[in-house]
Amino acid sequence: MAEKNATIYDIAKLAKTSTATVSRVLSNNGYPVKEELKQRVLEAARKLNYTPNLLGRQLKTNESLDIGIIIPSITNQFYPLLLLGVEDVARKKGYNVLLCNSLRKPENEKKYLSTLFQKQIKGIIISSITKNQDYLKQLQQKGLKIVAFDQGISLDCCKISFDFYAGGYMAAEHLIKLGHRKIAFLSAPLTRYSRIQIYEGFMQCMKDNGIEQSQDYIILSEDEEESHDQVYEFKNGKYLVNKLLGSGKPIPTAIFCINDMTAFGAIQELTKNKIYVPKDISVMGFDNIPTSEMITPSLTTVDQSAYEMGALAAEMLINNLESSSERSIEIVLKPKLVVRNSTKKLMANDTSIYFFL
Amino acid sequence: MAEKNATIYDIAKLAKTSTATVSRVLSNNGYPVKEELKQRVLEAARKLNYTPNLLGRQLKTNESLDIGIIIPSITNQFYPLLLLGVEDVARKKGYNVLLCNSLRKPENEKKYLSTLFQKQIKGIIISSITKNQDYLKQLQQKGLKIVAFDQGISLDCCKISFDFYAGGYMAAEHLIKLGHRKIAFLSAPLTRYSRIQIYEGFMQCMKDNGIEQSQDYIILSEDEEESHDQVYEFKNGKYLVNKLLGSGKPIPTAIFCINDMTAFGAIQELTKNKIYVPKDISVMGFDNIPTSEMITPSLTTVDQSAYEMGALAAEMLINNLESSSERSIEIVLKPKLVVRNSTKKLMANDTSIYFFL
DNA sequence: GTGAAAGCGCTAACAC
DNA sequence: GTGTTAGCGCTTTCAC
Repeated sequence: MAEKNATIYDIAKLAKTSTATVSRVLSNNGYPVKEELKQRVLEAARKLNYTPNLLGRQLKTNESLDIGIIIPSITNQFYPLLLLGVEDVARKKGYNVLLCNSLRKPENEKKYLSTLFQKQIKGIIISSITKNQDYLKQLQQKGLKIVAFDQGISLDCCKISFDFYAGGYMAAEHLIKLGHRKIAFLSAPLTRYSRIQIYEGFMQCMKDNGIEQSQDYIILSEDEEESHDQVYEFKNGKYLVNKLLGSGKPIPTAIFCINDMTAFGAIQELTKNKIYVPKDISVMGFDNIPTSEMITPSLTTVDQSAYEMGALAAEMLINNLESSSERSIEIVLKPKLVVRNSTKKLMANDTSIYFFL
Repeated sequence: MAEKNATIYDIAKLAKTSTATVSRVLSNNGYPVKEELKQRVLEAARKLNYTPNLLGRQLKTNESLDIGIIIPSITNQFYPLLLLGVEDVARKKGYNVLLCNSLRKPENEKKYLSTLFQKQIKGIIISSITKNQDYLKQLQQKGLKIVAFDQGISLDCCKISFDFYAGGYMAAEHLIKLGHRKIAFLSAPLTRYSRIQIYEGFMQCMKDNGIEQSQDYIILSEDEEESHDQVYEFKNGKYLVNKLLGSGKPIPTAIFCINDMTAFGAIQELTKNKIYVPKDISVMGFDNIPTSEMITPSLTTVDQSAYEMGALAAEMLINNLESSSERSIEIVLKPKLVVRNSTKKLMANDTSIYFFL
């Protein structure tokens, strides 16, 4: 079956010319070739059903039109959108994107980095989950261009980041403006930079509005995310609501969740306990993943503009690749409030709802 | 900065041996090399901070550890799960996955196919959106192994498919068993194989249960999906519910939606019209994407086992690649009913709910 | 304009 | 066991 693929050598033979000429015609680089010869080459290529072998070319030119992207997991709804942004830009500029999911495992991340580099890729976009950046640095010294979109990273490279602090502040502000003062903060452990920043922004806003946040309303789970559970955050939301309700403290009038998935879990568990959103309680998320629009009630949240992030990262990387500038710049994206139906103005008498479970 | 990468030639020089020996040591293929020399080579490689160039090897061996996958869009929640299945299997077998999103554009699909092939990839998994399979066939004849997971495809290749008909039947059956007889069917135009099959399974089940499905309860939208709108199906669900409510016909007691996203839209629009799920009406979806578990009420649906589909496809492809068998086999996956909270038993008096809007 | 030939980094006969 | 060398498919210098 698999007949051996034709090469430029075969074409040269058939067109009675040299491989040099064939290469000039087919790579279409503007090198002057007489029209008649050109046509003969093209004709021969067509006849032989020629497909170029990119490996040969790349080995020779040492140029690559591939860029890599390493993310924790494509099953986290945030990343497909980001990837879309990366791909749209890459496609426009003639690049291909090689996606790698580290699944939050440092060994996977390292393996993918190594493979990408061995494939002679010249640039990557990465959300690194590795504490130790020695390997990345090593590759960087070997000429790999890196754009990171993960604040934690200490590496000196281009970065695209997000102002989580402002996002947390903004969320609190929205709820406070609606009249809420008893606002619970639900989150997985504050172990990541992003979570900590959101928390601090949130707390600062409460403080700025003269609200003393009670420790009873800061509900954190104990265990860190497991790498393979796609709905961990969702389950965590349910868990945290149960923890809140079980505490015996008065129910807050609003809940701010560290991300949308947690909010979905919270809403489901609240509803199960006959506490309805937004009638009895307002709930906010963070991220603005596509699902947040599709649940009922639709979720008020803070947009992280994943698509834009991806597009900017790709833009940055490709510019860097093509201009080979060594400047490390950082772009910080600002949050946007997305008001939907899961939050509402606090009515005067709402403040007196007390549940003791 | 970017110091030139060391090659096996440099190592040979430093270790005072030949490139052949270096290759034998580094490619670790069990070829006998004296321990002492081996160590010298390894030492030299370490010293030079050597990274192999995969291109050189691949060009020489004409073997590839990459497989490609072409899907319509990673932003459709069904595919990340499928991709996860593909990647898990690929990783286990030492393969890398190259993802391509066609965005439902035939020209993109063709471009990606061509690029993958030029990169000397030997096998792909594809959900083709192209009517004309000539190009695929051409590549197949050139030796590309193909696994399709898309029923429409007429190409003679390995396939992994899903029994949509049984799924449609199963959905209807579930609702009928709950006592429903007035069941609306909501869908985008019945232009794709999968939709048609689901529809026919649904209708057959109605018939088998002696229920004559009224045309008034078959609600289809007129326009085909736009390639770039990630929430098209969701919006379509809202649109279809409005069409149903606006028809002036008695409201059905249950709605079956062609997929989960449509169901999310339907639920949101029903709720907006103060028709509550599942109290006033039962709603079912199809696909079992992750979100269906996270909405409130959680969605009763038919599982398409995306992960399994991906894993099987990868397994099939890699086996094919390694055994180079020419047999085209097809695996048909069966649906699973996932009962959650959006459907409930029809109460005697529910049948009398009539709304005229 | 065109062709001969070197060589990108690697592997695998083949010779010793 | 080890080294020499041809060559995978391509581009590009250099000579004509």
